[in-house]
Order: sequence, then C-alpha cells, then structure tokens
Amino acid sequence: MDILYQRGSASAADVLAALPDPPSYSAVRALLKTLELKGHVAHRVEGLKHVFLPCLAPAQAKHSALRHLLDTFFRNSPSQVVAALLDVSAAELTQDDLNRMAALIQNAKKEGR
Amino acid sequence: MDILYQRGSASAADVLAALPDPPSYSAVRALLKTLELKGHVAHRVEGLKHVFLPCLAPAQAKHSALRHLLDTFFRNSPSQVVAALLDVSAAELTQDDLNRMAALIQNAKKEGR
DNA sequence: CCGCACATGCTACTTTTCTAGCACGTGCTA
DNA sequence: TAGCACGTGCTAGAAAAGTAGCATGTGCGG
Repeated sequence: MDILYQRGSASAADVLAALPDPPSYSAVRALLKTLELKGHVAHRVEGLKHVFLPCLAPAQAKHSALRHLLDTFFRNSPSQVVAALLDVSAAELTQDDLNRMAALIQNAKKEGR
Repeated sequence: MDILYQRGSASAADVLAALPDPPSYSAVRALLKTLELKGHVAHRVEGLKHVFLPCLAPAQAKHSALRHLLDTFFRNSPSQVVAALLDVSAAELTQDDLNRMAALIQNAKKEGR
C-alpha cells in the first residue's frame, strides 16, 4: 500500500521492484488481488498491463496516516511532531522551508483567533 | 507494533483489547511470539504475566515512522507535513501549541544560519 | 512471418498464520 | 482448603499467504 500511495499507481512488477526485501512475483500478484478483493486497491487496464491504485484519495490517506502517527507516537501533540520533523529533516531543510512553515503557523494563529 | 509503541508496553490481553477488529487470543499470543522471534519485540516477566515491549527505542521509532510518512505521503517535503498537521489537528489546536511550533521553527532558523 | 519479451489467468504445492482447546501453575477468596 | 479466574505452554487442524510453473495472448523487431 505504501508503494502505491507513494507512486500513485503501480503495476505488479513496479511493486515488486520497489519492495526492499521482495517476495516472489506470484506473491505480489496474489497480494494485489487480495487487496483488491478487500477493497483497498483497484486496477485499471492500461495497454496490456494492469495498473493498480489505492481506493482512498491521496488527501484522505495523508490525513489518516498523519492522525495515526500522531496517535501512535506523539500522544496527539502536534508540536511534538513539528519538533521531531525539524530533527529528522534538519539536514535538508532550507530557509525557504522554514519560512513556509512559519507562514503556515502564522496563518493558523490568525484563523484560530 | 503500533499498540506497543503507543503504550510503551502491553500484555497479550492488552493488545487484544486494543485491536480494532481483534483476532483470537491465541493469534495475538502467536503473533507476539513471532515478533519476538524476529527481534521486533521483547518481553519481561512481571508477576505472573508477560509484558511485551518494542525493541526499538521510542526516539528511533518516532524518527523512522516520521521519515517513512514523509517519504510515502509528502514527497519529503516537511512544510507539506506541517500544512497537513495544522489541518488534521485544527480543531484541537491551542494558541499555546501554535506558539510552541513557531518557537521551534524560529529556533531552527537560527541554528541553520 | 516467426520468435521473443512480457503480462495475465490459473493451478498445485509449501509454508506460515490463525484458531480452539487442553493441561498446568499461581493467586485470591468464600 | 476447595474452587475460580487468569495467564502461560503446547498441540493439532483449518485457513491464508507465498511459491513455482504452465498456458495463453499481445506487441515488436529481425
């Protein structure tokens, strides 16, 4: 699922290639079939191959993943997430990034007022 | 694993109770045993019950979960995470939270300079 | 046109996980 | 002390996932 969310859509071969410790091609195909059966993914035929995509809209998926992270690791404290986020991505953070974040928060302050 | 990360530690019964769509008690016990075999959890005996806990330190777990989220849903863009975070937790955000976040970012700006 | 590279559908087999249930030990309390 | 509630260890069988392999169909280049 993560691979599908990351790439938007992918074929069985794509998923196989993207998996870190990949099972067999058959297993991936079977898995995708099961996921489809359970309603988590759908596929459309594209040329002669099947391209799978998640059923959940990206925005919803992000929302629910973030909520889950918040609940699992951060006791629902958004500021702790920000702290961890700054720590995790410290190396690749630009001043622009920081300014964008500051602006977002500034905005939220106004709206919440 | 999420339940263990969330609570720090838990018994088989705790895990069972916390699962949204719980399998049998036996399955939970078997699962915990497999996870232990694979090195993801450990258990210590507490009185007459076994209490399981993740092997990964909380800080590491948070770090890796956040990195994974960033990579899977946000194209490694921290500011997009902040935007989603403000959206997700809009309802429960206090001015204090926002101030804390702003301070964190301010601090990061200084350090990055 | 022929053979090759792919991708799919399907199947039989192996391995893993799920399940229910029993025996045993420990603490509690009527 | 006897019975009960729990929690563990263990086992055998059912269900699900993983695996390998074959047949089929479709483009494409020689």
